[in-house]
Amino acid sequence: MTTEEKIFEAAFKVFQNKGFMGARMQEIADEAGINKAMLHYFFRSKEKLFEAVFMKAFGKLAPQINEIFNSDDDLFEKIRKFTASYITFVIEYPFLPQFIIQEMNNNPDFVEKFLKEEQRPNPIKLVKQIERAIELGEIMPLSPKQLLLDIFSMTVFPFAAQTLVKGIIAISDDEFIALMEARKVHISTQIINAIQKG
Amino acid sequence: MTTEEKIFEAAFKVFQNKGFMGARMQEIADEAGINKAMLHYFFRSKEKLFEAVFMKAFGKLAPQINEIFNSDDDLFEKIRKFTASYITFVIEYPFLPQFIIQEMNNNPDFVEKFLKEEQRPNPIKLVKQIERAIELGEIMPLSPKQLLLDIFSMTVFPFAAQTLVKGIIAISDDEFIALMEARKVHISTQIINAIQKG
DNA sequence: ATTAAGTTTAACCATTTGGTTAGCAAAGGT
DNA sequence: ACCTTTGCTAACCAAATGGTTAAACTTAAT
Repeated sequence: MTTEEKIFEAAFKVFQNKGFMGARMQEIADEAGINKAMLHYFFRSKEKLFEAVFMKAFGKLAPQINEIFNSDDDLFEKIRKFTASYITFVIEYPFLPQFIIQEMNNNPDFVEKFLKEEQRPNPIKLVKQIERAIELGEIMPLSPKQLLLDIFSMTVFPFAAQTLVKGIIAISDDEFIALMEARKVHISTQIINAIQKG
Repeated sequence: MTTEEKIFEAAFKVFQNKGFMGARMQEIADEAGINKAMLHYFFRSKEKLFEAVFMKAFGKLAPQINEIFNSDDDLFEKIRKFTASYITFVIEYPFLPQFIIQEMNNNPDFVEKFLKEEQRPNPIKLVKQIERAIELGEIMPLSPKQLLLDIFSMTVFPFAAQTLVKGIIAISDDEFIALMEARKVHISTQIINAIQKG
């Protein structure tokens, strides 16, 4: 593994645990097992290093989301696939959602930056699909944006608010993962139950 | 307004915007229009000041949640009341959820601290109520914890991930509030549709 | 008027922090 | 062999930061 990769992994870890403000360059260097000056040698500054880490983190999520947003599946099938594959993915990177959400909240200008990216999640196709399903009478009439929010909320929130959730419903890390596994099918079942006619 | 109150309000504001790590004592002092030494005079340290602010913030939310958790209403009525009153409340303090979630994630030991509080949100009564409704055949069989998560997710997530949400579905602050207003009834409708039999 | 307690300020301190510099060592091209 | 580039380190620096101190001011009780 190259030094640059070591730095990247270490930075990813530390930024995720401490956030941009809480992270210390020295800690990242220690974690990578290298000299602090190397951080500045490869990445010019803390900001630049963070930006690289953040964009890569987001870059892992975005295409995954987009692929499903824009697939040619049936609406119900899309919902099933999205919840299942998103949760599968996030169980592997359990701190990604809270990291992304936190840094975006603390740094709203970031939003603009990455919204210009090609790979940004773009829900317009899905929104249109929802509208058509309503017209065709396949589902109850509702606001597509609300439905989108429903899907995202149910899927992402438990990970984003992990510590709080585990605390309030009093479960261990293992139980949490089991609950999320079960949630893969639970969410789509709930949503489809709620919106389908008849 | 006493100096102590001024400090408290200023600290609330700054901690909410910057988080514990990002907040600067000097900024809090400036915001309160007082000398930095006063912060240490009234609250011994940054940690103590933060703890006071955080506990008060949480103390605003917790009783509100608990009141509905433990009311004697019918299950459906409870869900309706919870989503509506929670959203009404949070529209007034839009940064509370992300603040609480963020600091808990960055500081997991905090969870233990406040879980010992009397006023902590305790869902056991609601869980039992869900179980009874299933036995009586009023709703479809499902995991009460999943249902709890559904309700919380749909209600809290849009506020917790505010910046991201506004960015992705491309809406202004005003449109966001309008969407949340509509959401008061949308959420309970969706959930009740999903779980009720027949 | 005096005292004692609480409140406020400016100056100060030690430590931490992001960042820089100068120099070394290895590699590679000529 | 010589030079240039690249990777790397130890020592250093200026600024920022949480926290302290000693003195001044205010208020109310005696």
